Amino acid sequence: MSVRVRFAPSPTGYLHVGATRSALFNYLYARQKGGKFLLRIEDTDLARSTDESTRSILEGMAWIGLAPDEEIVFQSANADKHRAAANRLLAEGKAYRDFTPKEAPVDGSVKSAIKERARAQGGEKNMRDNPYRKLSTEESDARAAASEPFAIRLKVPEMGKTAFEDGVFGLQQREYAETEDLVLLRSDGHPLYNLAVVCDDIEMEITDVIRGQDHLTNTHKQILIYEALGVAPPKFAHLPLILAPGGKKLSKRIHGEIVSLTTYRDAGFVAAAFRNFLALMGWSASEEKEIYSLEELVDKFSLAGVHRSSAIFNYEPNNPKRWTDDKLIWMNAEYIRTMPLDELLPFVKTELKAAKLWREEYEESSTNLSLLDIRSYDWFVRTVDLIRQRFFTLKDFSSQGRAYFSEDYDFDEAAIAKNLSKFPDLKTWLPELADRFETEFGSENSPHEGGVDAALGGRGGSLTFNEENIETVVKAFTEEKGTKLGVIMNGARTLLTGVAVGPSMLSVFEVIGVERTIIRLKSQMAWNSVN
RNA sequence: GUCCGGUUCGUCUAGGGGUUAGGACACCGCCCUUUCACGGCGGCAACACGGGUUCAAAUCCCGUACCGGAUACCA
Repeated sequence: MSVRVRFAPSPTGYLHVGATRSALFNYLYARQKGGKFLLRIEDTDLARSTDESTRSILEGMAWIGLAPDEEIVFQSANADKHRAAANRLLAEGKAYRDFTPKEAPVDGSVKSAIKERARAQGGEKNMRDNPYRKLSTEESDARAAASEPFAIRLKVPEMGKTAFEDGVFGLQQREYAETEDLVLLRSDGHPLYNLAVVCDDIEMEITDVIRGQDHLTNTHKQILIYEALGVAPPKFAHLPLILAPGGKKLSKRIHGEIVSLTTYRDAGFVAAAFRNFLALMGWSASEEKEIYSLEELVDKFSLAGVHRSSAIFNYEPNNPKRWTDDKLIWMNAEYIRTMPLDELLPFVKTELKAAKLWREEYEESSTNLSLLDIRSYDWFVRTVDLIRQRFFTLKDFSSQGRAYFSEDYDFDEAAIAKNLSKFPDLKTWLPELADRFETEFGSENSPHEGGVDAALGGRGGSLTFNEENIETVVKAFTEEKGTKLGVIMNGARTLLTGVAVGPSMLSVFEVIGVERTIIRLKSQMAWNSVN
C-alpha cells in the first residue's frame, strides 16, 4: 500500500511553527516514500474555528511550499459519518450511553481545572466505575426514548493494554486501566476529536500518522476506537515538541506572534530558509551540514533521525536583535546571500513594491540595458547582488538598502556620529569631491534625461564612472587633503547610503551613479543633525 | 497524583563501550579591509547526579533529581 499521510491542524488561530514542522515532516516522509501528503482541517470545534484561521493556515502552507496532493478535507463535513460510527458501536455493545448530566463549564483555565481534578483522584481512580456502563440495553433504550440526554462513551475493556510501535519513541504500551471510557459523542450529538480523527483517517486511507508528542496518549485512545471499529490502525510516529526558552511548550496564547508562521513571512524570511531551519529542529541527518535544499531533505529524511527530546526555540522577546532564534536569522542571511540570484529577485521585487520603491524600469522586459543606468533591469540585478551580501532579511532591501532605490532615505545616527561628526572638514571636502567628480566624469555617463542632469550644468569630463577611475580620483583627492582614504570613503558612504554598513565604497559609487553621487555629496541634509 | 517521555557547550546538534567528545549559531580575539553584520584563522564552552556491569561507561543497567507532555461531553 502506498504511503498516505496527513497534516491535520485545527483552525483556531494562525499556523503555529510547531504545527508547521509537523506538516513539513509529513511532507518529507510522503515525498520520500513516493506517497501522498494530505491536508485535513479539523474544524469540529465550532465555537473556536474560524474561516480566517483556515485561510491563514492555507496561506502559510502555500508560503512554506507544502501543497497538499488532494482536495482539502474539512472534518466538520463528516460529522454525520462520525455519529453513525458512534451509533454503530453503541448498537454493537462496544459503547454505551452515559446519562450523567453534563458538568457545568469551569471558570478560569480549563487546563488547570483538569489537572487539579486528576491530581485529586490520584492513581486511585477506577476508569470503569461509570454506573451507566452496566446499564441494561432495555433501560438504556427506554431512557433514550424518553429523551433523556446522554453522551456515548467507548466501553474500554477491563483487562489488557494498548500497544504500538512508535516510529520515533519505540514500543508504547498503556494499560486499559489508565484509559477512561472516552466520550465519542457529546450529549448534544456532537462528535468528539478522537472519534472524528479515527473515522477520517480511515476514510482518507491514512497509512502513517505523524504528529506532535502531545498526541501520544490520544493514540492509545484512538487505537481502542480502531479496535472497536474492527479496522487495523495505521503506523504512528510522534515528534518531540518545540519549546519556548522557559522550557514550556511554545504556545500561541503565551508566546504570541513569535509562534506564528506568518510573522516570519512578514518579517522578510525566505521560505526555503525557514523550512531548512525547521527541519533541523528535532531531526538530524547525522552529518556536519546545515544547509539543505528541499530535495536533500526529502532524500535524507528518516524517522530514525528524529529525536525524542524536545528542542528549544531560542529568542529574547525584548531584544530587537534577537527577537527570534539566532540560527534562524543566520540561516536566512545565508540563503539571501547565497541563493541563486534569479530566485531571490522576485522576493526583492515584492519587498520593494510593498515599500513603494519599485520602478517599472526594473522589469526584465525593460529595454534600457545599460548597467550604469539606475533605471534598468541590469542595474537592479547588479545592485541586489551587491547589497545582499550583508543583509539578513528581505526587509533590509527596503530599509538598509533604501538609498539605492530612492532619494528619500534617512541617515543613521550612529553612522553620522562615527563617520561625519568626528571629521568636520568633510563638510566642505565632500562637496569638493563632488565637484571633482563632476569635472572628471561629467554627464557622459548619464544616458537618460532628468532633473539631475541640470546639476551638472552640461559641463564635465569624459572619464567613465567605474571603480578603477573612481579609485584614482578619490585617492588623489585624499592625498591633496592630507587625510586617510577611510575618512573620505566612510564620510561618502554615510551621505550616499545613510548607513555605516555596506559593500565596497567603489562599488557603491558606481551603483549609485555619478549624478546621484554628486547630488548626495553636496547635500547638507545629513550635516544638519551634526552639532 | 498517575501514565508517558527526556537530560551532550548558552541554543540547535554529532557521537552511542576505548574520541584531544566533532560541527553549526551566538559570543570573544586575530587577519583581510575605506566601513561592515561578508570571508579566513583561532578561542571560550557540554556528557544532570549517584550506584552498578566492564580491563575500559558520555555510551549498557538501576536509582535519584530536574524538565516536558498527557490526563475534557477541547482539538
